[in-house]
Amino acid sequence: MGRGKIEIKRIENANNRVVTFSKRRNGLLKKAKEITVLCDAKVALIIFASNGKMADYCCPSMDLGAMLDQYQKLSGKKLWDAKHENLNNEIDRIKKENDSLQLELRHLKGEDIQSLNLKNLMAVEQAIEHGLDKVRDYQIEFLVTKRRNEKMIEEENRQLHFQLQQQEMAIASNARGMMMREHHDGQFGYRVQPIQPNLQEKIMSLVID
Amino acid sequence: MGRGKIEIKRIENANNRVVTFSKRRNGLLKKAKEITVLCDAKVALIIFASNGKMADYCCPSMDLGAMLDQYQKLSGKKLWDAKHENLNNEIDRIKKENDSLQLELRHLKGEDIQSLNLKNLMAVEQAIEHGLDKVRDYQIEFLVTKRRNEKMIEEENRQLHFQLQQQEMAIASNARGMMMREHHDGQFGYRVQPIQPNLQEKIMSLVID
DNA sequence: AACTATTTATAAGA
DNA sequence: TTCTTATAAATAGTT
Repeated sequence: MGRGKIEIKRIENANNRVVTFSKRRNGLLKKAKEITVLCDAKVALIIFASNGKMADYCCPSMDLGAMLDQYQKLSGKKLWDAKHENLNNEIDRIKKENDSLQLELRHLKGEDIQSLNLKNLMAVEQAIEHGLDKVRDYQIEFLVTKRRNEKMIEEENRQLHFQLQQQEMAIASNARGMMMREHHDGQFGYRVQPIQPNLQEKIMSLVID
Repeated sequence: MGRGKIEIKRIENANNRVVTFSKRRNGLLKKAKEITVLCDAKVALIIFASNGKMADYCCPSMDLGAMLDQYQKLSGKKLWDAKHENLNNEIDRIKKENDSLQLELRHLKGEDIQSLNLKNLMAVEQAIEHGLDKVRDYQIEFLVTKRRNEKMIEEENRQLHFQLQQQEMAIASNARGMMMREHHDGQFGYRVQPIQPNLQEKIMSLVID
């Protein structure tokens, strides 16, 4: 349809090819719209030019996603289902792993053990015993360390008390000397507060937390 | 383009509508193929008739999936990415659950307990102890049941041996009587095999398996 | 991008 | 549906 008939094969002249593409793309889009309106049809059309530019049309009554869902149903071909399938397989795999972990966990808690035979039952018992040993060993280590820390803090505490007492005594004797020299005017009268009255409580809370 | 000009609006006559659809669908498919060949274009076209029947075309150089991938990239619209995201979220969720199960399991096996504080450590210890109690209780129950079954089988065995012996004796005395009557022709000479020679082994294998 | 001679598509009829 | 055919529409080559 034009000045001359053309063969349906690639147009070698690049300029002609681009011009023809532009004209026919518009024609195609127009026809797609027309059949949609005239015949209640649903049409989706995507066109890429060789330069990568895209044009598309989708009937207003259905979005492209719905069109493609329908396409998959009717054609039996898979578009994204293949990708979905991979993810679904992954989910199944992890869920199974999850189930087996859950079961192992229940066994270690002494649940669902009716399904075990004696050999496995003994294996579970050994695993539990071993776990218990390790936990208890660690608890002991833990408490020993805590106790050691307590001792260190108590010792430090004792040291500080001693130093404080020494200081108080020094100040008191110093003050007495000054008072004697300065006729009891009380200018340098100190009052010392006890520090860290509840250290013991703090240590306890460290052990519990 | 036809005997008369038509307005582009829904064709009310159902028959005409179907005929026009058929003609225009073919025209659309033809033009899609032509532009593909003439202009190196990539075209995907899906058409649903109002009766649900589908026709489609996709250029040979790219499959529909690839076309749609490209479409998503260029248009920024999401077709299946949303569904993908949901599945990926699900996978993340399960993986996290998995991790926490793994950790709990390791704790019960006495592993990775350095990260626990004393309170949690004690809770773990209690859980393990409780599990151990249950497993041991069940082991005892299991063995008691097995032992009871053994006893029953042994008793039954004894009974069968006894019955067998009685029968042998009856046959033997009967045979003697016959032999005396029938001049020692040995026609009814029986030879009895012991049955279940390794019953004890079978019971053991039941207990072990 | 606009023009137009021609080809092509198709509406109506059978 | 398919075929026919008059006519509308699309478009190839040109400007």
